[in-house]
Amino acid sequence: MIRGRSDGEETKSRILHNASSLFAQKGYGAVSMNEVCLAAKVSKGSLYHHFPSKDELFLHVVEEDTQKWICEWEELKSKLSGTEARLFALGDHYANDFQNPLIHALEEYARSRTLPDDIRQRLSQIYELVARVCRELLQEGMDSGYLNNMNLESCVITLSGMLEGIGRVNEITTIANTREEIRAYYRAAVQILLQGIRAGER
Amino acid sequence: MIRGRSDGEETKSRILHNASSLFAQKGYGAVSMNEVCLAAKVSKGSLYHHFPSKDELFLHVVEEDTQKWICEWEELKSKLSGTEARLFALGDHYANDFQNPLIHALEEYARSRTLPDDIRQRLSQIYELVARVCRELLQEGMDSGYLNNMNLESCVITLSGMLEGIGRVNEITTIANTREEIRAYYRAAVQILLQGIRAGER
DNA sequence: CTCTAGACCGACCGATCGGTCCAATTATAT
DNA sequence: ATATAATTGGACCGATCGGTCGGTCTAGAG
Repeated sequence: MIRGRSDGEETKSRILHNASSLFAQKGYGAVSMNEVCLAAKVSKGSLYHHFPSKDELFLHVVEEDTQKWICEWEELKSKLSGTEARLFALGDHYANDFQNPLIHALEEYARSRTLPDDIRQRLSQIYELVARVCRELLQEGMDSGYLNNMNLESCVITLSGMLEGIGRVNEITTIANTREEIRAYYRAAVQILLQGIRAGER
Repeated sequence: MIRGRSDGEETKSRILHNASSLFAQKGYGAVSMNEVCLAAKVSKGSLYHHFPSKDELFLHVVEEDTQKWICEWEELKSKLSGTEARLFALGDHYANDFQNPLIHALEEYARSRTLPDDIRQRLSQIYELVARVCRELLQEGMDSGYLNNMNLESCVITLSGMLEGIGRVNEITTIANTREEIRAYYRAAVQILLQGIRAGER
């Protein structure tokens, strides 16, 4: 089955892996295709043989990473029961995720220029996948009576906004945070949100 | 005093104003100096006469806008009393701020490459100004007994992260949110946080 | 063996990037 | 009037950008 000089799939995933690191580190615009070539040790021709454009490469990377992140979460979630434990675990999952900066790159990409509708659609799909994780968790908490029955969508936005925002704050502050400190901040935030929704009226 | 062909200060502020809009709309990397020239109706020579580099222009813009944002906040704050009212007002101030995307551009800028120490320092100063707003408000709430005495810095990170994160989420979701809807999300988030800290133990 | 098709390479392309340079212009000081 | 200095326009620079193209190499099919 393998026809070419070597296994194309291996090359492709090598490109994806290296590009993912670069985009996560430096954002979308600051990464050049030459850099990707260098990091993945492929020529430009080869790179463009596998991915038709920088946009397509970037979207592939983000979509793949998001899928992976969600799969890992499903795995984690299945091992736990109860809304409280799961919410704290979600905070940990955010805190532990090295790839999380990709969401920032995604935002930069989305605003850098006016994008065609098909790409815009793919972007909102990605966000929706992440939002769904938060929504299911909160819904489950409200159904079980653990959380008060507030406006679900407001809570989803508060939760996802909070978890993503904390990641940003931890990046800007140059203070060398250990992973444990970062996790502690996430935990504190989840704790506040949890009590906030439990105490919430209406 | 005015010596040149026209008033240099007017030109300078015209550049700052137009550059600010562009950076807020498109981020740092996606805005070219030629674009700035076009938008501000100045030539390249004139632009570089007033600002020595793209970096310096960007930092000027961000520093000026942040100062303005904080002055406006001080103004708003002085008209209100009580932690609760002020916290909701802070949420509104975030929601109303058209320039807020500049913080996103700042983050993109910070990660795009390794920056010299003096620039890094200026960046953390900017963040610290915003964080201080949150810190003072929370401190005041704890002192007055309205908020429980939790770890202050955790709360600061939760609050500032939340407020910035919600802005991002509202940008990505293409769902046409009215300004009133957006403000409602901020209000809901502040409400949750408020109750969370009031209910918090320790 | 020959043929073919996919994998791969790197020189090359036009466009654009941030930035430089200097002549031209003009308000003010002398 | 002349000199001075602030301000401006825009041609120009080398570097780099995303992307193209013609061709090479190799494994499997016939």
